[in-house]
Amino acid sequence: MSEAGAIGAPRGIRQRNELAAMRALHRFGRLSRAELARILGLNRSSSGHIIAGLAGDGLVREVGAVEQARTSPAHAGRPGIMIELVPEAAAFLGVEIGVEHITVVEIDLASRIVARKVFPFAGRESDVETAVRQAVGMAFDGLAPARLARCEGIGVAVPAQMDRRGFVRIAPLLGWENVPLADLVRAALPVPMPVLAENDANAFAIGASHGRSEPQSGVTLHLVMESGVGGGIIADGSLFRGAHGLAGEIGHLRVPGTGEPERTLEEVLGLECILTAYRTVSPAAEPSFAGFLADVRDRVPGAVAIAEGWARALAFGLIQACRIIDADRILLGGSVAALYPLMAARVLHHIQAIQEPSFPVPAIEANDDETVGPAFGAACMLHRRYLSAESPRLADDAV
Amino acid sequence: MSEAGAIGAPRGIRQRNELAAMRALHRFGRLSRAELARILGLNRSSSGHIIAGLAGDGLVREVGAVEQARTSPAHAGRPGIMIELVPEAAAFLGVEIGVEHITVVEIDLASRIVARKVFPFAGRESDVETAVRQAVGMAFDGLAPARLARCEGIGVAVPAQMDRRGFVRIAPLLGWENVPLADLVRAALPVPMPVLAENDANAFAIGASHGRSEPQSGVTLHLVMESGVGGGIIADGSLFRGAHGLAGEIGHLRVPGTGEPERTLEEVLGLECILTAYRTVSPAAEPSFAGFLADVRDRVPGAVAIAEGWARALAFGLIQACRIIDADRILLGGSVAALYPLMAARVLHHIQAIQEPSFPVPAIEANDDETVGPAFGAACMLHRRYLSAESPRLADDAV
DNA sequence: AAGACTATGTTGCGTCTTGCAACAAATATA
DNA sequence: TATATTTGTTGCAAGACGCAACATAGTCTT
Repeated sequence: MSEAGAIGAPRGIRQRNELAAMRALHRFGRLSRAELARILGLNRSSSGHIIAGLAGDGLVREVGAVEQARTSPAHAGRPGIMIELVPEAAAFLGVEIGVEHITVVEIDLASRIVARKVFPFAGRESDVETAVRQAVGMAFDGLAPARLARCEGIGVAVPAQMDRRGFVRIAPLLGWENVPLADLVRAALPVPMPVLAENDANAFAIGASHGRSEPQSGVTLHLVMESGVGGGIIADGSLFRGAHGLAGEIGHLRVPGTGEPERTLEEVLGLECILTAYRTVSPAAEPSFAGFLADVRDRVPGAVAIAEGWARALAFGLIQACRIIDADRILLGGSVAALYPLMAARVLHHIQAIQEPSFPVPAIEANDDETVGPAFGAACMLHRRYLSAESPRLADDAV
Repeated sequence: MSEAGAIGAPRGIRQRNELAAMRALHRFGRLSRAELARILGLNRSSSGHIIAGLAGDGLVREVGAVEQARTSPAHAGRPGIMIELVPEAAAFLGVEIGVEHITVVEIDLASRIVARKVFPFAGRESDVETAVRQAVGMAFDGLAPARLARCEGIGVAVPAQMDRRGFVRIAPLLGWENVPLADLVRAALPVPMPVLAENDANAFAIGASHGRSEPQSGVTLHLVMESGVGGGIIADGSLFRGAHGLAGEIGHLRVPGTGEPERTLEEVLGLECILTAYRTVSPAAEPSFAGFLADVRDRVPGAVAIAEGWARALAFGLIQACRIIDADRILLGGSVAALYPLMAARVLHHIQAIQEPSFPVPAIEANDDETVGPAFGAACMLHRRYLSAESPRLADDAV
């Protein structure tokens, strides 16, 4: 109700400005008070007061004189004292419940990964309660007591359709339906803390765009290609969920020339499809995706033909998507993304063949950082939340 | 630079809260001070001060006691004094430069249409300078001096790819390329004022979603179906432009089963395509779209067959789009939209046939208000701007 | 019909935050 | 060495909001 853009009491202003300062420090890493003042559009004196307040709460600190030397201003005038976030001041957990694994990530206030663990998990055979219990247990298992006290929330990423409140409508890969996932997680926590749940592709998108060097403007389509193909859209730095959290689910696009009715993109791009096709041409007893990649790299004709079909379908899907969301950047994730670097030229060729020339061609990249995945993104969701207006600190003060 | 979420001086706070109050009054029409305070999350006393300030500027007023009676609170306690925007306090102009017409709209501070005029225009044969001169001339022609003094900006809608600053990259239907449209308009104005330019489909989307009863949450895909087919996306109340302002351009989707390479949706759904097909089956000397509609209504087989193909293509396009942006509502505009009510059942049938059952089906409506179009939307862009933080009032104070 | 009840609008006061200007500090440059 | 430039700090003033109390104007109860 109060979210109509109005601004409350002086205390609220300070609260917001402190959060804006922390967001700036997260984006830029290190800033002097004067730089911060310019970025925030505030006076230097106000900036100083805000930093003093945050330092009093142990959230930021002046960097040591030793490290300070690193920064070379080439600058006249008194050099500024650099300020940075105190990484240990907070912890955020992220969990991905996948079909075969549960991944757990812990990040700090600087949104850097502190710990990351992967456990095997039989997603298809486990019920929700078991999955939640195991996931939460693994997340908190190795967490030091000091970190637990600082833990400001946990995020859960699941291959599911879910609403903003973490209610799962349906998760075909896990066999879930109408499950209040966030509530179940909340009930399983050792300590009360904020809980957010999100579709795994959306979580990946958040994680991949949360870093400090990521561009804040423009539209990036993030794809996760595993057995299935999911997608998430980041527009001007924030997630575009769509009306039901399904935005970017490019895997269910129809691909022409694949029978009647047409097959979906997921059925053409996914790991299953590639391996099925690869089995018919590979002499190996147990064809693997790694073997397929090697064959493509070695220009084995059968594998190359499969990859060529994959490239054409990918190009088609990306172009259809770009006609609708007008992305200027596409980031490919998931294990199948490793095929892209080998086929980049073919994909671009097809894009230019399909697309009308007046339309811009998006930049396409394959994600090369293993640790950036849905679990990391789920943790980033809480990191982001902490640094935005809905922060628990704000709510506490309001009481 | 200062747009990092930071909040400045007390004066800035008041400024923002006054704008938030005006937005609330625009959305809800009439509010008492106490209601406003609840909506804005402020104290009643602050609300009173804000209203006093706005009333002093002549932007809001208490509604007359006569009209007041209309509202039936069924409410214990002292009834509130209703406040409303003063419509005459500001004027905003909107111009649509189309292929065949120039449309001019004037709206007031309540975003209601004060005047609307349509002029024939030979878009294909006119150069940019002529078009701009004529459009601006028509916009200001009938404007009373008192209104001119209150005019807070002009918006221009054009069938073109353009960036946020109103630079046209290409406008195939008008033969324009690399034209600084907003700058040209600015130079042609009789009085300096803010100028915004936008793609016509995006402008339509803004106009159709700007009314007070429009839902602020959810995602709506707006289609404009004329000779071409354009689209604009409104997500949670604001326009989703994409990286280059091309988001929602559903007309360039590829439609399977229409030859090799596939034809675009625009080539299948547009007026041209329908009329071309209709000519081959109609005995009329000069087949018109109105005649086509009548034939469809009368179940003339040839026309029905054409409409059936149209319905199938529309269903395909909408479903592809929904897989990517996850819209929960689709609003069809442009003259071809009149075909939809006749074919709604067929379109829904095809949607349910194509789409996997686990996905939600969006609500589809045809726009029935003639006056809501790109020109109105262009005016709404400035109305919205006036009621948001970039308002010129703010800038003036900052000087 | 009269009083109780309830919600609204107003007013004075206190708290808080920001901006401004001046000053001390620290470094580059002439 | 002296100057210029930028930074961080410190009083001071202005402004905005919240709070509490009060007058007001309806509805509801007895």
